[in-house]
Amino acid sequence: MKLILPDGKELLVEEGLSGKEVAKQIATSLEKKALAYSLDGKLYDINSKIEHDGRFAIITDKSVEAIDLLNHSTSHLLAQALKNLYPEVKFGFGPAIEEGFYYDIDLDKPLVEADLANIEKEMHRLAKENYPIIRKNVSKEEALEIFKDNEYKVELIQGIDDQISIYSQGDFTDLCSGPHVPSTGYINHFKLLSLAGAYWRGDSNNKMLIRIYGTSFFTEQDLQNHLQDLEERKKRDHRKLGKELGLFMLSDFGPGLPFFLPNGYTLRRTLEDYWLKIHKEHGYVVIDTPIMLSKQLWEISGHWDHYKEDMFITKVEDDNEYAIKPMNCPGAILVYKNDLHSYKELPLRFAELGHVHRNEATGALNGLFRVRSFTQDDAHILLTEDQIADEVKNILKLYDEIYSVFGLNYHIELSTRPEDNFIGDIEVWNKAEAALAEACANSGHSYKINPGDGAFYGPKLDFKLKDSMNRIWQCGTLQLDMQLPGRFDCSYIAEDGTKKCPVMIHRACFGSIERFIGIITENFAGAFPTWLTPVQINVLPVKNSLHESRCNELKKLFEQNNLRVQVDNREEKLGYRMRESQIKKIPYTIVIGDKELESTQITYRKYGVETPVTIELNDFIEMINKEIANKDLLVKK
RNA sequence: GCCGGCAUAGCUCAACUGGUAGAGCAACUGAAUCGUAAUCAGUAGGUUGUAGGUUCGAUUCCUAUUGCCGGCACCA
Repeated sequence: MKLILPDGKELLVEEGLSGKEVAKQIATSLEKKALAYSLDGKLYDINSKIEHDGRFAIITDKSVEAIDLLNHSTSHLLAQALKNLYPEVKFGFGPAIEEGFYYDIDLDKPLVEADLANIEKEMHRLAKENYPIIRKNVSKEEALEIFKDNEYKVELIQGIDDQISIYSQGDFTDLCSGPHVPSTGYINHFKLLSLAGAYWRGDSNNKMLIRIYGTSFFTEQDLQNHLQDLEERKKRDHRKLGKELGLFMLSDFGPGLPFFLPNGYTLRRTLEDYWLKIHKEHGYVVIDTPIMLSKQLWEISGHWDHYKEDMFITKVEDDNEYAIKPMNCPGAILVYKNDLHSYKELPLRFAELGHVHRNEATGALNGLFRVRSFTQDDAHILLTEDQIADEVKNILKLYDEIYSVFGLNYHIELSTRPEDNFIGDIEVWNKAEAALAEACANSGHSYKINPGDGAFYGPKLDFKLKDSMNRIWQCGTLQLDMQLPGRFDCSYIAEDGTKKCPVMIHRACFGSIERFIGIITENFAGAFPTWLTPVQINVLPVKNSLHESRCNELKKLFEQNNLRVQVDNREEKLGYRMRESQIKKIPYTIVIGDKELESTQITYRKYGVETPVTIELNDFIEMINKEIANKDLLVKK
């Protein structure tokens, strides 16, 4: 059996060997780490037991996931097709990304979505031709000659110090470090998804290129599953569910300024009540500071100089300008300064549900995810340098407790001291960073370090949550601030009687209540757990004239037990109201008819479950209260 | 802010290449009083986002503008 290797070499392999043996043989011949997959489309790691039809190929010398490699090769196929259809096209980057690939191209005429089908057609044609994908190492001079008509590739080549390699398939050649699948025939199950604009090299000063997104799989089944997932995600979109469930609205009169509707307000209030309770338990005191404060304050805090563009500023007749707060820190500091503090009081934890406004770029606005008016579940902790490590541990524990209630996965990113633009003592920075790193390592969550990405005033941790669209959103944050307390001349009386300046931790767990509601709406697909959902129990009288009064009695009883309940007494058929109850994803629907009138039992139907359950009324109340106390998820995920 | 797309009834959508709008759901009225995902009939509902322009005539074509969507940039 003859195999074509990624470097263009051919290798003869004995027939009838196991896939593992074949892969090993190829790997040995290349002296490289290897991953193998079969032409039947199944993926195999070299170390796994392999059932196969005898046709295997080595595909990578790097630790590259095979699916990423396929996507990368598909982006090359896309480029080849584009070159055929639009000979004047120039290429930028074309990498594999999570769940797919893209290619950035420079083309004078705009592409529209309808063109994608045609491009796909050409890609399929080229795939059928089964061009071998051949690697060649070239010198910088050779590379510059080959790509002399493409300023983007030339720019890239000039920045490469390592070995430069090119990959060719048919008459198409691209600058690429590889690796790739052996030939275009491997690429069969893909779809181009969307068009977008993207700046060359991600810099808004550069020209904007056309980005074509797509996705590629080894089997048609995998592709179809993925496309179905994309459909499913659209159904879970919080903007759609927010409308259907009556959670929030937006108005053209205030882009990015969300309105909370009755159901959304109940949900939000429940979330905030939980937040307040758990923070009080963790030693926080709660404050509330003004929504706008005078210009002078923002000058001291530095926002006037560094953040003015994003602030809403009031215009008044005299010089006394005010600004709507984009952050809560200065307010919290004023609260701290209102008293003289002893070291014995520290750490002092001021929590605040702070309603801030930021004039975000129009193009950034997105449902509840990115808004101009939002409430941060903020806290400002003033403490001594020695207390940082312990306090960070406490905060991580608190975050873990909160996130786990919502079944959310997250990872942590630690941003450390910038190279030169920073203030304070390097030793203090090192100590602070070590405290953060240690807390992360002990948290049991994966974390990565972004060297030099910290703010000039201190290192920080960001908590990145994944939404159902697999998009990453920063929710929680934990920032050390070794600057602001000094700017405001904060102090505490130390053990030795001297005045010292405390360190401050800014931190938020939800990040923004609005964004967090968006994320959990999608995460739960609108079926909120019973403790959180706007309406917990829906009571349906079979016949109003006979059963409505009993329903109202029950409503009163449930309300006395702090449950949120509604009676749907509309003159509609039971089936109609039951359907609506399910569409609104109400956890419990109770039907009251003749049978229930004389009984101490009720029959409920739980959301997502078809069979009704009959139970003693008291047991029902006990059950639902227990569920709420445990914050159980409504639907097992 | 940038690139591209979209905007029609409260909601979801339709209206061939220009001939001034139609359906389902919701709402309202009436009948039916019904036991776990849609009872039947009728009524009303629109300056087609906004402002200009081309045209005998614009939802349809053009320009501007606002908002939204997909991304990019931004998110100390």
